[in-house]
Amino acid sequence: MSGVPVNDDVFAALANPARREVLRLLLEGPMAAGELAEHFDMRRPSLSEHLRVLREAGLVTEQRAGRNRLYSLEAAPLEEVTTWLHPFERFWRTKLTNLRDLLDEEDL
Amino acid sequence: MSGVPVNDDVFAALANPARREVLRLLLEGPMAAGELAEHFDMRRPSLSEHLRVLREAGLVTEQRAGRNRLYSLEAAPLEEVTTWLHPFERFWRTKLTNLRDLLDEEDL
DNA sequence: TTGACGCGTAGGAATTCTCCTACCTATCGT
DNA sequence: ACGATAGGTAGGAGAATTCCTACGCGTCAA
Repeated sequence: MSGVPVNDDVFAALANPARREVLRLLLEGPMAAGELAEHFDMRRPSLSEHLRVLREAGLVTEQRAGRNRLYSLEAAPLEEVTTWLHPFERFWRTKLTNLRDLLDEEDL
Repeated sequence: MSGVPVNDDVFAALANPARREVLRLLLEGPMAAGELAEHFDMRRPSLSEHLRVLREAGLVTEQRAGRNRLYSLEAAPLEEVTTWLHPFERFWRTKLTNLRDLLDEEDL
């Protein structure tokens, strides 16, 4: 139905602010589940569930290190979000109504 | 908590595939609610609800034309999604490990 | 004015989400 | 081996999501 293949799980994962914040925290580098949890006002099992959602969306990977579990960012699935977003870009830049936008459109 | 202000409603609106498809359809131009509905395998009240969600997220506007209601794309709120996505971009391009990515990073 | 049409709202059922409190497993230090 | 620590799973409550049917309101055409 849509032109670009999209993974529903990725968009669904981003719908929750806590999960978005996890991804932002992982921008700084891998982090243990417990350290991640310190940044949130929720119990650890709840965060653990969010981490599962992120894992199933392919947005993080888990790596066991002793009794810790290090989570790492896997940003690749986010690329399809920007791919999906791309056709809309010229619309929010329409306000500028510059020639470059029109040219970009033609190039597609 | 996060550096960039984000509108939860926009991410939540994009979580549903039907709503994403509505936005894609509106890329072609304004469309009446009924015509939009023809593209979906659901009853009109259900789509009407999706349109309400999109309206409240600021992603579409409604304009009455006789007994029709024309919906138009308002892409501007999507810009903050790409803004949010931007810090992740270099991570999915890391696989290329090219110099440009590193330079881009330094420039931020 | 009357009937058909376009489309939203009301209300409800089924499902999913998001949080919680237990609880279990595995690992580390002593 | 034993207690403490890290962190997942189980199960459940409450809220939100997503669909439905029924209905109401405004508009158009005759």
